[in-house]
Parts: sequence; structure tokens; C-alpha cells
Amino acid sequence: MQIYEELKARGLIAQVTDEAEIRELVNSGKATFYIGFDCTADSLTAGHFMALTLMKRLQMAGNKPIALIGGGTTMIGDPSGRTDMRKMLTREDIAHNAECFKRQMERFIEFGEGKAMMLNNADWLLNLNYVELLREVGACFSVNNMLRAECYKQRMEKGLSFLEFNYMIMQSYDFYHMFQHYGCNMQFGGDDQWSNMLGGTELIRRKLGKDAYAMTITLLTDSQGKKMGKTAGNAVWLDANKTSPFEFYQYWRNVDDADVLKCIRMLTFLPLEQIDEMDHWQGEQLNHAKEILAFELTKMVHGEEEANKAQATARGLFSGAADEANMPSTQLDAALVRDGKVGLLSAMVAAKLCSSNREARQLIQQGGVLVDGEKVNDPAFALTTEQLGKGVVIKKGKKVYHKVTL
RNA sequence: GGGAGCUUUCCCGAGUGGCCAAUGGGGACAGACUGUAAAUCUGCUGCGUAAUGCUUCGGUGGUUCGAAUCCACCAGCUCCCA
Repeated sequence: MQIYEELKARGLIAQVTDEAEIRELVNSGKATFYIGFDCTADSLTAGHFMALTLMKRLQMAGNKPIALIGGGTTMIGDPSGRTDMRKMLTREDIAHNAECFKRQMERFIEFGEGKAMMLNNADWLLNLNYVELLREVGACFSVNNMLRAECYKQRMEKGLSFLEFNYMIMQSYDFYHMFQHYGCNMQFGGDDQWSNMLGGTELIRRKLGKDAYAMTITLLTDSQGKKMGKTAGNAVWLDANKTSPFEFYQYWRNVDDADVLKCIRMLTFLPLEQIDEMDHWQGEQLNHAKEILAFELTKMVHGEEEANKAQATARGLFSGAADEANMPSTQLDAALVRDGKVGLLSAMVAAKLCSSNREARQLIQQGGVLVDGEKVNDPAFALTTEQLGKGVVIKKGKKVYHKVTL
């Protein structure tokens, strides 16, 4: 099976500009393609991960990836898929974030001579001259068409600033620039980028009379149609300091039945034949599929060793025999000790299991807290220093485990 | 540039002088049931408690015994006219 067919079979392709041409291009390994990453945070997220795997897949098929760091476009902020304006970031923040992105990407993609390239659009966007740009590319864009683009339409009610309106032009310019200077003939991106990407192919056609292609990746959404890769509004990060390998593992371990196979197919590198076999798994069997998913992804992001640890910890915890070695832990501040004890409430807040004593108390009263396997009903419960010396496992709800020590 | 309106707790959205920490919905979290799933039902959702305590309703200042609610100014946003 060739790469294009594989991508299709994995359900990764959402929209393409010209299927026949693109198939030919990627299958023959002649594509030089880019994917842009706007550096709005200091770590990549699970959402970016899919784009990285796609780069890798295409690289393995002989194509040449360009990872474009959005040092310039982040200065503007992409309005696509958002109902409010992004917070403006400073140049320093953006530079810092770009650096973090770079380090994380290097773990997945091989960069270097003849391999993948990493570029930063700050290098050409930040020095553009306004009037020149307007004359050079501004003339090629129809405001009428832009306003019809899906990504702006959604914003017509809430309001759209001129700054954000220009995002499409910047992204188009990126493609145009890389087409000329790096032979980049294709762009990939999330499906919400479709209109921005078309802007680029259109610009290249108008300015250079050449064809360039665009393809979007299916957005990874759960069965409710919500974007995956977030917990309680927080992103699942690839940085181990922001989302520990255990938490990362658990996130995937807990996906809905309805989404496991889709995730395995889209995100892992397991052979399709193997995945097809899992396809008819039902009920409890899917639990095993979830384990496979969680393990595979953790392995790719944090390495095999961490994946094994996370899996062992998870298995131990949920089969009752607690293996405390790898669970998240917190060392309590000695200042919390009163009369040789630390109140459970303050311990839980210190471990960030709750945001306030109030919340912790409520949890305890509802029977949601176990200390070393014993249910605690008394909010005044305290942990002795001897206990803490050995380490105490606090279980919040069904699946949050945390070890506290002194 | 002129005019109208809006700004409430995580989100949407009630509330137009005391009965408001503030209706309702969503989400989140917890309990039961389960397969570390979904659905369902229940609880809970500012902070702190011995407590009728404390701090909130864009910002600042004012009126009042008392304001999220009234007034003034400022800021942000939306709409209409130019």
C-alpha cells in the first residue's frame, strides 16, 4: 500500500485541492511539504502530535517535510476556529516558545541535510514593508472572497479585528515564499486551516502561474464532536513537566470506546492489518485496545522506558496492588506540620488535587477521597509525620492518584 | 465623527435598591452502576468556618441606613448613521 492510500485508510485526509496530483506527488516522494505551527504556548500539545506523525509518515515515504515555526504569524494570531481574539504575545514569549517547539520536534522528525527542514516565518514576515506587501500580494486577494471564508464567517458576529483579518494573507505569503525559495509545493494543516491554505495556492497561481497543493488533516474529535487532546479545558502537553508521562498515558487510556480505534488508526504507526483485526473488538475487549493506544503514544512521546513505567503504574493502581513508584508525587512543605501532623485538606491543596480547602472538604464529605486505600469521611483527618515519612497515597475519585511525602 | 446598546461567578445566561454568593442551562468534579468506557440517576461547583463570617457582579468615584441593581467619569465590545 502506498502512502497516500495509507493516509486515506487511516482516515487522516479531510480535504485536498487535487487528489490525482497529490497522490502522484506523495506516492513518488516528490513532495516538499510544510506544516505550520504557531507558537502560542511553550510546549506542543497532543493536537500537534498528529501533525508531527503525519510529517513522519510522509518523510518515511521519501517526501521532504518543512516544519514551519510561526514566529511571525503568531504575532498576528489565527482567528480560525475561535470565537474570541487571541491574547497578544510579546516577541520574547514567541521566541521562547519557538525554541521549545524546536526541541520537541527534533525528537520526532529527523532534521538536517537532505532530511527535514525547520524554518521560522519570523525570518521573512517581520521585515516586510507594508506598502510593498500591499502592492505585491494585497492586490491578489479579494476581500469579498475572504469574507466568505468559513474561518472569518464565524467571526462576523463577534467581531474580527483587522489584525486577525490579515492572518490569511500572512499564511498565504508563507507558502508563496517557501514555494519560491525552498521548492515547497504542498501544504498540510488542520482542517480548520483550509481557507488559509487555499489562500496560499491561489496566491502562487496568480503570482507565478504555477500549481501548488494543499491537503488538510482530519481534526481529531471525540464522539461528541469536541476536539481531543484537552482535559478540563487544559491541553494535554507533550512536555513531561507540563503533563507527566503517567498523566499522558492515562489520558489515552481513558478515551471513549467509540474513539479508541479511530485514535489508534490516526495516531499510531501500528500496521493497518493489525488495526483492522481490532476493529471488531467489542465491550470489555476495547479496554485492551485502549491500553495499546496509550502505550504506543506514550512510547512515541516519552520513550519506551517511560511508557513501560506508566503502564506498570496504571496496571498496579487499577488492579488494586498499588505500585507507587511512578505516580505523580508532591513533597509537602514542613511548614504545614501542626502537632506532628498535616491536615488532609492542606495536603490535598498542596498536591494540587484541589484548589481550595473548601473543595477538598467537599470531596471528602462526598466520599471521594481514600488515603492509603482507606476511605476518609472526616475532613479533619490528619496525616502523621511517620506516615508521611514513608509516603502516603491519596486517591481522589476513581483514577487520580497522588503520593505525598514530607 | 454622531447616535444606541452591552460588560454578571469556568462558559452561556437571569437578576434593574434590601428576601443575592446571586434563578436556570452547559461544563467540571464527586457518589452509585460499570470495563480506568458510554448512558443514567444523585450530590456538588467564590473563600473560610464553631459561625447569622469574608470577598465578588468591567474599572474608579459618588448617592443611600443599604447597590450587581441608581448617578458620574473611564475602559472594552456590538450595532446603526457618516
